[in-house]
Amino acid sequence: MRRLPDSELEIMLIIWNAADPVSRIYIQEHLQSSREIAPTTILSFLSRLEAKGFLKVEKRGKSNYYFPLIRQEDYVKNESKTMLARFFGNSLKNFVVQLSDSDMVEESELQELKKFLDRF
Amino acid sequence: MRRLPDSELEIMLIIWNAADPVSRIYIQEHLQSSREIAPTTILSFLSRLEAKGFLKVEKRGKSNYYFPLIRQEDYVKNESKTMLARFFGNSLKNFVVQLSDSDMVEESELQELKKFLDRF
DNA sequence: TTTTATCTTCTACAAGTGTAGAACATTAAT
DNA sequence: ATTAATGTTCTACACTTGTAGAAGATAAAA
Repeated sequence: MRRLPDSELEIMLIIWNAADPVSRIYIQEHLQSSREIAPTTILSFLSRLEAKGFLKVEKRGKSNYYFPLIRQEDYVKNESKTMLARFFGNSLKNFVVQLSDSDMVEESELQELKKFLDRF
Repeated sequence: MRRLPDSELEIMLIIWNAADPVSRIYIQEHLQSSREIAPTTILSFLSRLEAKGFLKVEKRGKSNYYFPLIRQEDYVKNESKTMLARFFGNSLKNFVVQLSDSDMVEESELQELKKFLDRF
């Protein structure tokens, strides 16, 4: 699966988080409020996502509605795998070790994780 | 910190894994053996990495030697943080849940992680 | 039905990325 | 000292990404 550039990924995340197909307007309203982006820019990203097979578009009246062809889970799974392989020798433990060594996670996070792991 | 494109990252990983400054030849020999890349291509990547402040170069005789200005730890930390934020609501637990839900990790991996967490 | 508002598609362009040949420099061999 | 070998720097080019104006389509208003 192809890795998306940041801008396109940001769009996909908005679409994934929405339950139903969304319009360009909806996406615009849900962008990091800090970003002020031209409508046509967003439409460009959406076209590219369609071309890459990440979205399907359907016209309703004047507007387009977009819905995902690739599931967030699958995309994320892929990214996670790549990252674990690249940086952590495919070891989940190494990842967590790194995070705790560099104080990136709160103690409480680790506790929470520990509790979750009790089921194994 | 700037995110590197795949090719440049591949180079950085080789440099990080080496104890000492390395030559272009060394890098070439350590690329995924599947890839056949022209020497000048690698040198281009190296120049770009230097321009981005990731490397310093030093000439010894005919050859260049490259060494990192950014530590792998710091780069990885940054990437990890971005990923946890983007996909997992900054929750380490969510990350692990996802991995186990989608059968991306062996039971043994989880056990190993569990054991590590005992110290907390 | 003509006009206006609004939405999309086309086109464009600068900067970044993947890739490598041409030209240049320097060491090593003759 | 020349030549050959080898390493680097320059230049180049196609494709991708970030960004948006111009032009076109369509619904809504007058």
